[in-house]
Amino acid sequence: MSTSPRATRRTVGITEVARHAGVSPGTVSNVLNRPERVAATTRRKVEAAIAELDYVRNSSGSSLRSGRSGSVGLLVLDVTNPFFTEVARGVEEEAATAGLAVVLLNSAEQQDRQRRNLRLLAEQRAAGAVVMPVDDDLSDLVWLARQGTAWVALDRGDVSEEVGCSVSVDNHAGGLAAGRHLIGLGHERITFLTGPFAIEQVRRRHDGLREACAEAHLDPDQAVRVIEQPQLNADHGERAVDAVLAGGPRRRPQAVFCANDQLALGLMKGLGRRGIRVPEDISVVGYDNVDFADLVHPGLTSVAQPKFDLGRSAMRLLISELNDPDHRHERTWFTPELVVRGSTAARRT
Amino acid sequence: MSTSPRATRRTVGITEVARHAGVSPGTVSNVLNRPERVAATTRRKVEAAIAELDYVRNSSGSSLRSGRSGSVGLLVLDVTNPFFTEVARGVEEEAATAGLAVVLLNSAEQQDRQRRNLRLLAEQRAAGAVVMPVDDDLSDLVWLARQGTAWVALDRGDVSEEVGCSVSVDNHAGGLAAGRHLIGLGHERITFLTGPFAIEQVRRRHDGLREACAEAHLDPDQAVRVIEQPQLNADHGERAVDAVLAGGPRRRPQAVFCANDQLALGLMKGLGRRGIRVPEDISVVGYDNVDFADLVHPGLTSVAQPKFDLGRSAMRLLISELNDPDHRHERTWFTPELVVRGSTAARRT
DNA sequence: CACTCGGATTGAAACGTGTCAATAACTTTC
DNA sequence: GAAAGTTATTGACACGTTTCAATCCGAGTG
Repeated sequence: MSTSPRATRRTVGITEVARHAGVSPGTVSNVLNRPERVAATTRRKVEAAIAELDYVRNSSGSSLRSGRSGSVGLLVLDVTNPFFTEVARGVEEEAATAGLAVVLLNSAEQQDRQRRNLRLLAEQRAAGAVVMPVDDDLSDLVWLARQGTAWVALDRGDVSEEVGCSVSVDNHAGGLAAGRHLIGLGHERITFLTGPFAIEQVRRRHDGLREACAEAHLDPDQAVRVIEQPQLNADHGERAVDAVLAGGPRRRPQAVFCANDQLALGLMKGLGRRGIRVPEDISVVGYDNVDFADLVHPGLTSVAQPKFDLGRSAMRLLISELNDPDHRHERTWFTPELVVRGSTAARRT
Repeated sequence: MSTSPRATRRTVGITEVARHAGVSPGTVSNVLNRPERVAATTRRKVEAAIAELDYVRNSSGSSLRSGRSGSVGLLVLDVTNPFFTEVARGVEEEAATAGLAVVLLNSAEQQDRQRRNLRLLAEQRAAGAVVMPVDDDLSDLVWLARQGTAWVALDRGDVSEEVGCSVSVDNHAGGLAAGRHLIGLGHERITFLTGPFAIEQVRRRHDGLREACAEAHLDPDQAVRVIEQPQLNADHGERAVDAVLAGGPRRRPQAVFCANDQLALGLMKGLGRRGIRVPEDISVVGYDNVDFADLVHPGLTSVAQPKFDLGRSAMRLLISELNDPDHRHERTWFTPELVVRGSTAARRT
């Protein structure tokens, strides 16, 4: 509603609103932050002035004064991975109920990018952060907490309550479930196709698989072969096909358990190219139960993680840490669930 | 390196650094922002003090004083859609070169969420924003510009240079390419499976398809049937299968052109359930060429958009607008490219 | 040697908000 | 109707930074 399109930049502040409404700046501030403390009639006057002047609050000013900003960071390992975006939705939804703005940051699985992003959060005096750490080194997070920014670690089980809150999924149980399923179908030569073992989640899933073998009186060293790829994406899944099939039809695995759906889907594509049928020739199991797992043909059997709830409860933990003055760090565990689809079948031979 | 773990919160500011280095606060500020203006020896002194005190800049203070913050917003329609996350990568990479921090916001295709997020950017005095608008109503963006936050519209062709910069892909050309491909394969009954026609991109793709018909001397009204779904996701693609197959084998379409890969993948799943084979019984074409298009079987023929470059050039435009004082709004066009895979084949009958 | 010039540094004044002790206005009580 | 109590409002200050005119210093010049 400005008169001239190129009017000089007027900078409407709390003081101008106050003048316009005939009250003091302090009252305007109260209307904005603790409306219950101000009488209804003056509140309406102030609100009218705000609307008329098209006042928009300057969050730099407020967070400078109060020492903390009203936004929280969400640092994910890979914005491209559907697993993380689903988690992000959970975080966002919960943050919205607390009136917190979420800034999404991407570490792309690189330590220096993680460090840069954490520093950014410190500079912005972010209220808190939900972080999926790239590796076991949590020293940067400890630093962040010392700067006054609280955090919750996501999907990393080995964070002790001494250091901070965490919410994670039981990766051992996931590996165990996948292993039991495959062994139950009669498979005795299983390949574990994975990313770097430096990733804790991957190690646990592997352990779970091996435990399933032991349960069934199979020697894990005999039954399980490991193929380690540098990254957990579809491209590396496809490239792994040679290694998976090495040894010819007699020694090739009857089933492949992939540490990740992307790997599994890539592998399935590679197998298709080779003319190997899934599940007739080889069963495939993925991990994460990404939406797309249901869209390929055959549907991908996968270990489902409660992605949305994961994000939501991480944010809840963070909010409680922000509000509760004598908060003790907590650890929340989720249990994964196997979703069986067409990519796994009973052993044929 | 603090002595006691629960030391009282010291708030190391620019002034304390100055005192420690034996210079004035102004000099410290210069070291941080225009290092070339300060002599090498004093600069080193200041840097030493910064390191020793573990000083971390308070961005609230600086953006309060300077009137603008050093971060830009990226407002996407759907964080869950791989298309947008790929765009986000391009934006991020380019922003990093300019030292800008990107905050990723999600409008979830809802107008009120878009509005809320734009308001947030105004409150934070963001330097700029890359925005994918939810609909044709750009008034909130005009408002944002009046608040001093520059923006670039992404993937919306009808933004005039009067209003702002934009970068988009020629959706008409995409529809045309898909149509030519299908008609070239001999298909004469084509269904256009789409989201709401309120979305401009969708209308253009439809126009392109019809033009392809006209080129081939087919009456578009005869050849093209439209099925409109409320959302562009896999779920609605799958649900559309009844409508697609309506009319029985004789009247059913020979090919389906989907406005979106998610729709296409959902549809393919639904067709599989019904025992309809792709491409033998029906050819399917998608749009966006999402990574997963290559992972399903058969591979999904799709119209590829230069996702990464789209994000990158939007950010470039924004940066030039921020730096160049007498900037004129620009419009950048990209041309999509058809990627042929296994989901399309010549007409059988 | 006096003078000028240019680069390096300083110091104080904002930027817009939240806080809090102090005051004002209003209500209740006896 | 005055005192005591309660609720609303005020006003000045501080948060940490950037900016800019003013000052300082040392080197070059006539």
